[in-house]
Amino acid sequence: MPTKKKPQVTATPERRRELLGTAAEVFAAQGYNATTVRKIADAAGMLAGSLYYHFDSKESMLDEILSGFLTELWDGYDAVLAAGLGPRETIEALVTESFREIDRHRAAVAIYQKESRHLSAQPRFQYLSDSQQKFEKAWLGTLERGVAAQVFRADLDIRLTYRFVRDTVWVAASWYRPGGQHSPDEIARQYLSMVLDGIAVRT
Amino acid sequence: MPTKKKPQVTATPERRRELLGTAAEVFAAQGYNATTVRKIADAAGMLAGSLYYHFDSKESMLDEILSGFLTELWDGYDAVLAAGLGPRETIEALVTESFREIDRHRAAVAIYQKESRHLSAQPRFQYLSDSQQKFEKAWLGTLERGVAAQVFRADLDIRLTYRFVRDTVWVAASWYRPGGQHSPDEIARQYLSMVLDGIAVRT
DNA sequence: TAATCTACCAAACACTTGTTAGGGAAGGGT
DNA sequence: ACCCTTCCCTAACAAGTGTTTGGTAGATTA
Repeated sequence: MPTKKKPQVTATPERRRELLGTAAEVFAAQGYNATTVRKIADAAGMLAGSLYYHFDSKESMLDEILSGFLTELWDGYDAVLAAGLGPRETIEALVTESFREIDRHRAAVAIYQKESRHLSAQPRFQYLSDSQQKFEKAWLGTLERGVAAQVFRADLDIRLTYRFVRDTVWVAASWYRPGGQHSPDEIARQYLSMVLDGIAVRT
Repeated sequence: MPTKKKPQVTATPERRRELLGTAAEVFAAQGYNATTVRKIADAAGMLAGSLYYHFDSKESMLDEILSGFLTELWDGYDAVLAAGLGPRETIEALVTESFREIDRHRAAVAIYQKESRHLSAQPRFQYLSDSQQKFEKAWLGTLERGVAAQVFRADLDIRLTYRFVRDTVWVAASWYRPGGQHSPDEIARQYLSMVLDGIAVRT
């Protein structure tokens, strides 16, 4: 007989995902470090120790939330990048896809934004750095293609442009609430309109 | 003879500001909750308890950092708003002023962005909510004036535009490092160029 | 020289933290 | 009837938390 069972990997994943959902909400609302396992247990209607039947640490919950989100994100991104679109259409598709991910994983995105910087130093979360590097390569590469093809302005610092576009998209997770008056696609449309054409009236 | 002295208000403020500076750096790098008073003391080259000679709590350090930043920020903003500029010029001046504040208070800005949401619920930090409301009124009002004067596009959701402009400016604090190759004014110029005219080539 | 003040240290405090160990109720399978 | 699995509770643990108290070397003042 083995010394320990591992119900957290073999058991039915229904309850796990339910718990991960509430954990993600609390993490997003209070911040990871400010969130105690007792608060998560409260929100889930159980006691702190009971969480450890499903997960083996608080950190592994965070890990699972973030890696799950990134996996789904890259499913979408890779599909877009493999489609062989032009630079402008690629940017449009990436932005739209991003807002859809924010719609589906807004808690995870909020956590990612707040914590990823100092988490990526830890070896366990190195996939955050990897993802961010891949992310930068995809966006920066598309922008450079666009400048070369003369569909994007050449007079701007391209790295500044990259950060500009990236930030404008992802910070939306901090105020976005699913079920609002704007659908993700509508928000993407307006954001793209602003980023591409500006907010000033054309003269 | 009074029961207690309060050296933290009457003493020379030199050392206080020095300590607040290092505390702000640690807060910004690690997050407020993840930062222990012992880490701050380490960075300052002293022991944890010694901090309480200068400040009466960890929270009051945070308070002083944030309120100090907001005070200086509004000094700059009020001057701009009182200048009676047109909508576009007001936006330009506000953005430029913002990047200058980021340059001067990047640690405080980073802390503000990460923590202000859940801090503003606390009564002690209600001035964060007040400031944010004043902030929204100033920016939204200017944008509305611009739409009415036909210098800003009328086909965009104005609240979305507000969040767009606001976020694009302030998230810069998360990557900005003083002494980089771009001055605050140069970054402001490029940001304004993108926000106002877009990144697409005009056809 | 004596008194006071400044800025820190040393050591402890009460409390919260993540985590663990043992147990038990409910229910399905045989 | 029995066993086993699932899922949670009770109760505790050690480590780390913010904070307090009393003391003290060195400068400043009287």
